[in-house]
Amino acid sequence: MTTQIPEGDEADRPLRADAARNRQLILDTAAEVFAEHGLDAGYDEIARRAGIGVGTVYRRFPERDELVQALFESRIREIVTIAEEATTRPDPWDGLVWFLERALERQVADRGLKEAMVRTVDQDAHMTIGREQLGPLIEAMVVRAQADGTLRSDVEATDLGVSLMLMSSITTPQQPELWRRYLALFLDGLRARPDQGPLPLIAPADESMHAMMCNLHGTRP
Amino acid sequence: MTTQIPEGDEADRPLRADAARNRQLILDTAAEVFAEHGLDAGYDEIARRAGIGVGTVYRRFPERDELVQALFESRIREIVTIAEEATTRPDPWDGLVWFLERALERQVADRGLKEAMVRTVDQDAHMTIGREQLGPLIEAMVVRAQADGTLRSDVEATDLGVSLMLMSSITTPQQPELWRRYLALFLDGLRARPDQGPLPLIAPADESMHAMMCNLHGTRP
DNA sequence: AGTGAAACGGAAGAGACTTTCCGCTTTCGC
DNA sequence: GCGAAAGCGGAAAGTCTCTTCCGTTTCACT
Repeated sequence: MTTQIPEGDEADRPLRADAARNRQLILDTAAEVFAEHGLDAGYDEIARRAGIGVGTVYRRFPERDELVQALFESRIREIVTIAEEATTRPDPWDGLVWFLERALERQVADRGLKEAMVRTVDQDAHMTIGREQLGPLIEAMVVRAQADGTLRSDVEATDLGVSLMLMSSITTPQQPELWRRYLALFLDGLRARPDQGPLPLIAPADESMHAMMCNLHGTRP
Repeated sequence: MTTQIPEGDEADRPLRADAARNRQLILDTAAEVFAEHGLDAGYDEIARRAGIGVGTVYRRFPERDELVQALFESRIREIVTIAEEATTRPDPWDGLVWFLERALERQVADRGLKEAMVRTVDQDAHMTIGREQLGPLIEAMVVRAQADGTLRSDVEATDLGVSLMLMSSITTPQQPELWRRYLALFLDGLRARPDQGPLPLIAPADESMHAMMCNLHGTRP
């Protein structure tokens, strides 16, 4: 169907002042709640903290995905920007490490972002920015660092995706930055060395990644 | 699986024949269900598969912990035995790798075992075998491999615990053994090398480990 | 076989969440 | 200022699980 007629009715009509105010309030509160409890936090918790009724939240965001997208699209785009900058840094290895650290700092601080990043890998999510833009950029980092001879040659882009997911789980209230310790260890393993043998098995394909995310978190789809 | 009919605590009264038969049926079925769905699988799923009523399961194991303990004590003890053997292998580094591989093979195949191992770290769980026996054995492996000069000197026993937990999540239906790839990378990072600087941050203490397990899995306590 | 206690099954109850619905309130164009 | 329509709150209905309870069945002992 290729109708020229715009969706008119629904799309153009601006929100009433109170509705617009509440929409923003919901976004702000949801950001906070999702950061703490993840993307599956109950709407009632958001409503309670925002001091409004649950119905209001459901009316504005009938599909949870709309809320998630509204909140995290820009955050993920921010990570894409970091990745872009990483690929242009003078030293390829430093660029790669710099990217991982920046990305992890953000994911570790916000459980919602971490889960949104996972959905990025998800086949049919409409969080395509990540999948379509981040993938190639990481690939570029890998190629560059391998050409430079600092990254071991049998590492692939998905390996970095896996490590991001793993590291982002390593935080505790006592040691919020604990992930840095294991990132350091892991990076030492990624470094090209004269004596090292080939890695066992092939790097995971996208569908493997997806399955892995699912049992790493509780996310089912 | 051949578990006896110990009971005993309150009264020495032995179970009636049908009850004893069902107890064993529950254990066998629960082993299967837990392996698939983890320790939080519903009692009704166990009952359904065993072809008995839910009430029967609740009567025999009013506390889920009793069922978990009955099922996994011997499995964890098996891992302790592996650790013991690892500390006596001629080459310390090989011993350490051998232990990690054997332990992971078991944990990856059984989601219930993986979660039971996590509870091993848990402060007030009555799954003390792991905490009290496994810890010192891993410590011994670390000391031995460091004395040998193969394991980097700033690695600690808890670091291995963390790596076990991380790796045990890396499986997919497509590549069930994918963990081996990342274990290889991680091990390369653990190896002592002349050029390496010190690791950032200190290794996690037991309470940190516990907190980490909790948000790695969905387990709350 | 007969009897009482133990055990069984599964329906009903309890709880925690999620989602909808509807009477009342607020906004906005006139 | 007024009225129609959009929006609001939160109680109620719907879902999903986990757990208990009780009438019926099975077992062990005489």
